[in-house]
Amino acid sequence: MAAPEAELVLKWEREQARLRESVKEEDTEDWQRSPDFSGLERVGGVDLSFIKGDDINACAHLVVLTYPHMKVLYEDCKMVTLNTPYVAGFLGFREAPPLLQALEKLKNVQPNLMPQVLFVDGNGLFHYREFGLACHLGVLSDLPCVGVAKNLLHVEGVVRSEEHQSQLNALQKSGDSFPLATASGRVLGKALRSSQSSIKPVYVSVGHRISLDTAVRLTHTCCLYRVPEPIRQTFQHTICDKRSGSNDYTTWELPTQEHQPKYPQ
DNA sequence: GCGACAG
DNA sequence: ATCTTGTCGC
Repeated sequence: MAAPEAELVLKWEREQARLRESVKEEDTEDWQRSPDFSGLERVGGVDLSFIKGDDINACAHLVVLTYPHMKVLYEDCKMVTLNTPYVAGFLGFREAPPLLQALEKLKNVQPNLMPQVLFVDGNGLFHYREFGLACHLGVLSDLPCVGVAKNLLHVEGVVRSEEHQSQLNALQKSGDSFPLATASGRVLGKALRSSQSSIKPVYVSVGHRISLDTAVRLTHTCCLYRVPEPIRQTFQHTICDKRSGSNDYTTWELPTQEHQPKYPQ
Protein backbone atom coordinates (compact mmCIF):
# COMPACT_ATOMS: atom_id res chain seq x y z
CA MET A 1 0.00 0.00 0.00
CA ALA A 2 1.42 3.35 -1.04
CA ALA A 3 2.22 5.87 1.66
CA PRO A 4 -0.73 8.16 2.32
CA GLU A 5 -0.38 11.58 0.80
CA ALA A 6 0.67 14.24 3.26
CA GLU A 7 -2.21 16.40 2.17
CA LEU A 8 -4.70 13.65 2.91
CA VAL A 9 -3.21 13.07 6.33
CA LEU A 10 -3.53 16.76 7.14
CA LYS A 11 -7.14 16.71 6.05
CA TRP A 12 -7.78 13.65 8.22
CA GLU A 13 -6.11 15.28 11.21
CA ARG A 14 -8.31 18.34 10.89
CA GLU A 15 -11.39 16.16 10.64
CA GLN A 16 -10.41 14.19 13.73
CA ALA A 17 -9.82 17.40 15.67
CA ARG A 18 -13.24 18.68 14.63
CA LEU A 19 -15.09 15.48 15.55
CA ARG A 20 -13.11 15.11 18.77
CA GLU A 21 -15.04 18.03 20.23
CA SER A 22 -18.22 16.00 20.15
CA VAL A 23 -16.95 13.04 22.14
CA LYS A 24 -18.72 12.63 25.47
CA GLU A 25 -16.47 10.85 27.94
CA GLU A 26 -19.02 10.54 30.74
CA ASP A 27 -21.87 8.16 31.48
CA THR A 28 -25.02 9.42 29.81
CA GLU A 29 -27.30 6.43 30.33
CA ASP A 30 -29.12 5.32 33.48
CA TRP A 31 -27.98 1.71 33.16
CA GLN A 32 -24.36 2.84 33.26
CA ARG A 33 -24.84 4.04 36.83
CA SER A 34 -26.42 0.80 37.98
CA PRO A 35 -24.16 -1.62 39.91
CA ASP A 36 -25.43 -4.55 37.84
CA PHE A 37 -26.22 -2.59 34.67
CA SER A 38 -29.94 -3.17 35.12
CA GLY A 39 -31.75 -1.65 32.18
CA LEU A 40 -29.08 -2.85 29.77
CA GLU A 41 -30.54 -5.46 27.45
CA ARG A 42 -28.66 -5.28 24.16
CA VAL A 43 -24.94 -5.01 23.48
CA GLY A 44 -23.48 -4.77 20.00
CA GLY A 45 -20.16 -5.53 18.38
CA VAL A 46 -18.65 -4.48 15.06
CA ASP A 47 -15.63 -5.58 13.12
CA LEU A 48 -14.20 -5.97 9.65
CA SER A 49 -12.60 -9.24 8.56
CA PHE A 50 -10.30 -9.84 5.63
CA ILE A 51 -8.95 -12.74 3.67
CA LYS A 52 -5.27 -13.33 3.12
CA GLY A 53 -4.01 -11.46 0.09
CA ASP A 54 -6.73 -8.83 -0.10
CA ASP A 55 -6.86 -5.67 1.94
CA ILE A 56 -9.49 -3.73 0.07
CA ASN A 57 -12.34 -6.22 0.12
CA ALA A 58 -13.66 -7.05 3.56
CA CYS A 59 -16.62 -8.40 5.46
CA ALA A 60 -18.38 -5.86 7.66
CA HIS A 61 -19.93 -7.51 10.69
CA LEU A 62 -22.50 -6.34 13.17
CA VAL A 63 -23.91 -8.50 15.92
CA VAL A 64 -26.33 -7.67 18.70
CA LEU A 65 -26.43 -9.85 21.81
CA THR A 66 -28.67 -9.95 24.84
CA TYR A 67 -27.29 -8.67 28.09
CA PRO A 68 -26.29 -10.35 30.30
CA HIS A 69 -26.76 -13.74 28.67
CA MET A 70 -24.94 -13.01 25.42
CA LYS A 71 -27.46 -14.68 23.17
CA VAL A 72 -27.50 -13.66 19.53
CA LEU A 73 -30.38 -11.32 18.67
CA TYR A 74 -29.12 -10.10 15.32
CA GLU A 75 -26.22 -10.67 13.01
CA ASP A 76 -25.27 -9.09 9.74
CA CYS A 77 -22.31 -9.62 7.45
CA LYS A 78 -21.78 -7.80 4.19
CA MET A 79 -18.93 -7.70 1.70
CA VAL A 80 -17.63 -4.18 1.23
CA THR A 81 -14.87 -2.46 -0.69
CA LEU A 82 -12.66 -0.06 1.23
CA ASN A 83 -11.48 3.22 -0.26
CA THR A 84 -8.60 4.08 2.03
CA PRO A 85 -5.47 2.21 3.10
CA TYR A 86 -4.77 1.17 6.64
CA VAL A 87 -2.76 3.88 8.35
CA ALA A 88 -2.19 3.62 12.10
CA GLY A 89 -4.02 6.51 13.69
CA PHE A 90 -6.62 6.80 10.92
CA LEU A 91 -8.55 3.56 11.19
CA GLY A 92 -11.84 5.41 11.38
CA PHE A 93 -11.62 6.73 7.86
CA ARG A 94 -11.15 3.20 6.58
CA GLU A 95 -13.55 1.21 8.73
CA ALA A 96 -16.23 3.56 10.03
CA PRO A 97 -18.19 4.07 6.79
CA PRO A 98 -19.16 0.42 6.19
CA LEU A 99 -19.84 -0.14 9.88
CA LEU A 100 -22.12 2.90 9.98
CA GLN A 101 -23.95 1.49 6.99
CA ALA A 102 -24.52 -1.74 8.89
CA LEU A 103 -25.99 0.26 11.78
CA GLU A 104 -28.16 2.19 9.35
CA LYS A 105 -29.46 -1.04 7.89
CA LEU A 106 -30.30 -2.33 11.36
CA LYS A 107 -32.18 0.87 12.08
CA ASN A 108 -34.27 0.25 8.99
CA VAL A 109 -35.00 -3.44 9.37
CA GLN A 110 -35.05 -3.98 13.14
CA PRO A 111 -34.96 -0.66 14.98
CA ASN A 112 -36.05 -2.41 18.15
CA LEU A 113 -32.78 -4.36 18.15
CA MET A 114 -30.53 -1.32 18.11
CA PRO A 115 -27.79 -1.97 20.70
CA GLN A 116 -27.57 0.29 23.75
CA VAL A 117 -23.79 0.15 23.62
CA LEU A 118 -21.37 -0.87 20.91
CA PHE A 119 -18.07 -2.67 21.35
CA VAL A 120 -15.55 -1.63 18.75
CA ASP A 121 -12.47 -3.55 17.69
CA GLY A 122 -9.86 -0.81 18.20
CA ASN A 123 -9.13 2.18 20.40
CA GLY A 124 -11.26 5.09 21.48
CA LEU A 125 -9.56 7.97 23.30
CA PHE A 126 -6.41 5.89 23.63
CA HIS A 127 -5.12 7.35 20.39
CA TYR A 128 -2.54 9.84 19.12
CA ARG A 129 -5.11 12.58 18.89
CA GLU A 130 -7.66 11.11 21.30
CA PHE A 131 -9.90 10.04 18.46
CA GLY A 132 -9.67 6.36 17.60
CA LEU A 133 -12.17 4.26 15.68
CA ALA A 134 -14.45 3.83 18.70
CA CYS A 135 -14.77 7.62 19.05
CA HIS A 136 -15.24 7.98 15.31
CA LEU A 137 -18.11 5.50 15.29
CA GLY A 138 -19.52 6.88 18.50
CA VAL A 139 -19.73 10.47 17.35
CA LEU A 140 -21.10 9.63 13.90
CA SER A 141 -23.72 7.21 15.24
CA ASP A 142 -24.25 8.91 18.60
CA LEU A 143 -24.26 5.46 20.20
CA PRO A 144 -22.39 4.75 23.44
CA CYS A 145 -19.17 3.05 22.30
CA VAL A 146 -16.33 1.20 23.99
CA GLY A 147 -12.98 0.74 22.31
CA VAL A 148 -11.26 -2.60 22.90
CA ALA A 149 -7.86 -3.08 21.27
CA LYS A 150 -6.05 -6.40 21.32
CA ASN A 151 -2.65 -4.81 20.80
CA LEU A 152 -1.00 -1.78 22.31
CA LEU A 153 -0.89 1.35 20.25
CA HIS A 154 2.15 3.46 21.09
CA VAL A 155 0.55 6.62 22.37
CA GLU A 156 2.45 9.50 23.94
CA GLY A 157 5.09 7.50 25.68
CA VAL A 158 2.92 4.49 26.49
CA VAL A 159 4.95 1.63 25.05
CA ARG A 160 5.81 -1.94 25.84
CA SER A 161 8.52 -0.94 28.26
CA GLU A 162 9.76 -2.93 31.21
CA GLU A 163 7.57 -0.72 33.35
CA HIS A 164 4.55 -1.63 31.26
CA GLN A 165 5.51 -5.29 31.38
CA SER A 166 5.80 -5.30 35.15
CA GLN A 167 2.37 -3.68 35.40
CA LEU A 168 1.02 -6.45 33.20
CA ASN A 169 2.59 -9.05 35.43
CA ALA A 170 0.73 -7.54 38.36
CA LEU A 171 -2.62 -8.31 36.73
CA GLN A 172 -3.24 -11.45 38.74
CA LYS A 173 -6.92 -12.07 38.33
CA SER A 174 -9.71 -11.47 35.87
CA GLY A 175 -10.93 -7.90 36.25
CA ASP A 176 -7.60 -6.45 37.34
CA SER A 177 -6.51 -3.38 35.40
CA PHE A 178 -4.13 -0.46 35.42
CA PRO A 179 -4.40 2.97 33.84
CA LEU A 180 -2.68 3.97 30.62
CA ALA A 181 -1.42 7.45 31.37
CA THR A 182 0.43 9.76 29.04
CA ALA A 183 3.55 11.66 30.03
CA SER A 184 1.27 14.57 30.91
CA GLY A 185 -0.62 12.36 33.34
CA ARG A 186 -3.87 12.08 31.45
CA VAL A 187 -5.44 8.62 31.65
CA LEU A 188 -6.56 7.65 28.17
CA GLY A 189 -7.46 4.04 28.80
CA LYS A 190 -6.88 0.96 30.89
CA ALA A 191 -5.17 -2.36 30.35
CA LEU A 192 -7.58 -5.03 31.54
CA ARG A 193 -7.03 -8.68 32.28
CA SER A 194 -10.36 -9.75 30.87
CA SER A 195 -10.29 -13.48 31.58
CA GLN A 196 -8.55 -15.82 33.95
CA SER A 197 -7.26 -17.99 31.14
CA SER A 198 -5.36 -15.32 29.25
CA ILE A 199 -2.34 -13.40 30.44
CA LYS A 200 -2.53 -10.98 27.54
CA PRO A 201 -4.69 -7.97 28.38
CA VAL A 202 -7.07 -5.97 26.26
CA TYR A 203 -6.77 -2.20 26.05
CA VAL A 204 -10.03 -0.49 26.90
CA SER A 205 -10.83 3.14 26.23
CA VAL A 206 -13.80 5.45 25.97
CA GLY A 207 -15.44 5.71 22.59
CA HIS A 208 -18.44 7.91 23.31
CA ARG A 209 -21.09 8.47 25.96
CA ILE A 210 -19.51 6.29 28.64
CA SER A 211 -16.93 6.82 31.37
CA LEU A 212 -13.68 4.89 31.41
CA ASP A 213 -14.46 3.05 34.64
CA THR A 214 -17.87 2.03 33.37
CA ALA A 215 -16.35 0.94 30.08
CA VAL A 216 -13.85 -1.29 31.86
CA ARG A 217 -16.45 -2.74 34.22
CA LEU A 218 -18.84 -3.44 31.34
CA THR A 219 -16.12 -4.97 29.20
CA HIS A 220 -15.23 -7.33 32.01
CA THR A 221 -18.81 -8.52 32.40
CA CYS A 222 -19.05 -9.21 28.66
CA CYS A 223 -15.94 -11.42 28.57
CA LEU A 224 -16.26 -15.17 28.56
CA TYR A 225 -12.87 -15.28 26.91
CA ARG A 226 -10.24 -12.63 26.37
CA VAL A 227 -12.18 -10.69 23.74
CA PRO A 228 -15.60 -9.31 24.74
CA GLU A 229 -18.34 -11.57 23.47
CA PRO A 230 -19.96 -9.02 21.13
CA ILE A 231 -16.68 -8.64 19.25
CA ARG A 232 -15.77 -12.30 19.48
CA GLN A 233 -19.17 -13.37 18.13
CA THR A 234 -18.39 -11.27 15.13
CA PHE A 235 -15.44 -13.56 14.38
CA GLN A 236 -17.60 -16.65 14.89
CA HIS A 237 -20.22 -15.46 12.47
CA THR A 238 -17.83 -14.76 9.65
CA ILE A 239 -19.64 -16.05 6.64
CA CYS A 240 -16.61 -15.85 4.41
CA ASP A 241 -16.02 -19.55 5.04
CA LYS A 242 -13.26 -19.15 7.57
CA ARG A 243 -14.83 -21.42 10.12
CA SER A 244 -14.00 -24.83 8.70
CA GLY A 245 -11.56 -27.29 10.21
CA SER A 246 -10.25 -27.13 13.72
CA ASN A 247 -11.11 -23.48 14.16
CA ASP A 248 -14.75 -24.46 14.52
CA TYR A 249 -15.41 -23.78 18.16
CA THR A 250 -17.60 -26.86 18.43
CA THR A 251 -14.43 -28.96 18.35
CA TRP A 252 -12.98 -27.10 21.32
CA GLU A 253 -13.53 -28.06 24.89
CA LEU A 254 -15.79 -25.76 26.77
CA PRO A 255 -14.25 -23.81 29.61
CA THR A 256 -14.47 -25.52 32.98
CA GLN A 257 -14.64 -24.34 36.56
CA GLU A 258 -13.18 -20.86 36.89
CA HIS A 259 -13.11 -20.66 33.12
CA GLN A 260 -16.84 -21.13 33.13
CA PRO A 261 -18.84 -18.54 31.22
CA LYS A 262 -20.30 -15.95 33.54
CA TYR A 263 -23.80 -16.34 32.22
CA PRO A 264 -24.65 -19.96 31.35
CA GLN A 265 -28.05 -20.24 29.67
C1' DG B 1 17.55 10.29 11.49
C1' DC B 2 15.10 5.69 11.84
C1' DG B 3 11.79 2.80 13.56
C1' DA B 4 7.74 1.78 16.34
C1' DC B 5 2.43 2.13 15.34
C1' DA B 6 -5.16 -0.22 16.66
C1' DG B 7 -7.07 -3.07 12.19
C1' DA C 1 -5.97 -7.64 9.34
C1' DT C 2 -4.14 -12.63 7.58
C1' DC C 3 -0.93 -17.03 7.05
C1' DT C 4 -0.34 -21.40 10.37
C1' DT C 5 -0.19 -27.29 13.75
C1' DG C 6 0.43 -29.29 17.17
C1' DT C 7 0.71 -29.55 21.85
C1' DC C 8 0.46 -29.26 26.77
C1' DG C 9 -2.55 -28.34 30.70
C1' DC C 10 -6.77 -27.31 33.46
